[in-house]
Amino acid sequence: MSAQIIAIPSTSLHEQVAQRLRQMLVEGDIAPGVKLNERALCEVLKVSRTPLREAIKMLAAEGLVELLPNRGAIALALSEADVLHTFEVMAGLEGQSGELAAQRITDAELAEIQALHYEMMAAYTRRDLSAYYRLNAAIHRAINAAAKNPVLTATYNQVNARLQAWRFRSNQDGEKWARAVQEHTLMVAALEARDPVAMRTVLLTHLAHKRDVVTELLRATNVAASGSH
Amino acid sequence: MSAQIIAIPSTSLHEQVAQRLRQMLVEGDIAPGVKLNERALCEVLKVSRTPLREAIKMLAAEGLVELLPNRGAIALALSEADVLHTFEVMAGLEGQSGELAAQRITDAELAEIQALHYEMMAAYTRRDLSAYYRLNAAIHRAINAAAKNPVLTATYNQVNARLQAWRFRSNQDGEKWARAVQEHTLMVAALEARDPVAMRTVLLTHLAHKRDVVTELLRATNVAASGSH
DNA sequence: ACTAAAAATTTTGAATACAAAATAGATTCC
DNA sequence: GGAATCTATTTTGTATTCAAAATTTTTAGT
Repeated sequence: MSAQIIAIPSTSLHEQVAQRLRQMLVEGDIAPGVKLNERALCEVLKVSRTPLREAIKMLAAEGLVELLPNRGAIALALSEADVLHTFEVMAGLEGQSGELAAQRITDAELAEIQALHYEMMAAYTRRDLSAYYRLNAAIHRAINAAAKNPVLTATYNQVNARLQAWRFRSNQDGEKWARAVQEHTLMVAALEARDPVAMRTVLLTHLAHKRDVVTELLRATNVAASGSH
Repeated sequence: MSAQIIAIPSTSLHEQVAQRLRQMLVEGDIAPGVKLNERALCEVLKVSRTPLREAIKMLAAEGLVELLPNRGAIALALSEADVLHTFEVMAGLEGQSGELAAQRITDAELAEIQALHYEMMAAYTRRDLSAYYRLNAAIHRAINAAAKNPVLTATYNQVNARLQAWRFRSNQDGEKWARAVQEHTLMVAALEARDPVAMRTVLLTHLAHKRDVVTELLRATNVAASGSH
């Protein structure tokens, strides 16, 4: 029992730094295209340059930052074409994930997703965006887990991370929110029916809508940026 | 003109080291499960530990090595389940890639693939395994390029790299080789017809056969390993 | 001879130090 | 005053050094 309480042998520094940087990139603390100044980040994170640089190299391999030779790293800045390409890959991964989930989901996993769905409906009804966001993420994670392919999950998460920064900012309006909720209801139905084709279809639709929200936001941002100087 | 000849501002050391290590891992110079001794690798690659360690961190993010806290890194050692999961993801990626290629391939790209195909047939007829292997890889690269999605290509390559070590070792027998060649003929036909469904089907069949070859090899290796002590 | 504990060595992890490149700033020339 | 060049500073890239953990070897005890 006490073994669970004892502090986990603190993971290595570069791993902690990587996780922290990942969070900063995804949450927009470091905006797309901005340079990662090593000296400054060392101060903020209270580590020396060695583990910081190791972490940056990992993020580069994950595609979250871009390495410029002799010029350090910059936060990933997706063009509209990049976003579309990334969503296209996400569609493939998410479609497959949904298909497999419909085939492999257990009754217990389905019950848990149903429960999360109801919780999410409650959050939606209260217009509690924060709770909605959290539950939405949990449901998608659960669907992914139900597919029972850790390689797929890891690949999905890695590609998805590049879009998270944009999703994080995109607050959809009332109409789109309602549509997203409805799509979620269809997802649960497809899972209950163990219908892979239906699951793929609804997930692709869902993702296409998210893509449109993000591209819209991206265009607005670019227009604002080019207009400001 | 001369600009092309002038030496490219030699890419940073950690990048070179990463590429070299990648090659060593894929070609089996470092066998699966073997520990990467930093001191030894520094001697071989003639670099200090800093760029070496940065390269190892990148390979870890790519999934080619596993980091063990306070114990360094070991070359990726896939279990049979891992291999099956990885091939499942590859199937999704390759299927999508083929579908998109059939939709987006230009006449010039198709002509080049046809040419490569004939070259490959020549290599097969001569039983020139080395040339066959090279041309086979070139064709798959060309199909991927025809899909015109760099994110998909990058994702595909990254996941595929984890399997390359095994593919590299797997010499299929005459019958399987003949079947693979026939599948390639079907691929070209599907591309000529711009038929995404046919393309997906033949690629999935092709990949399933490769999967079987690899799993067979994997089992043989594991039996040999457990029998040797 | 075998096990267990302790010491020595090796190996990894992180910080510092040094070198080279890039950027920013100052100075000169027109 | 402005452009260009030279100098100074900053920043990145690499090597070296120091510390902590893990492994191996040695030694003691039964």
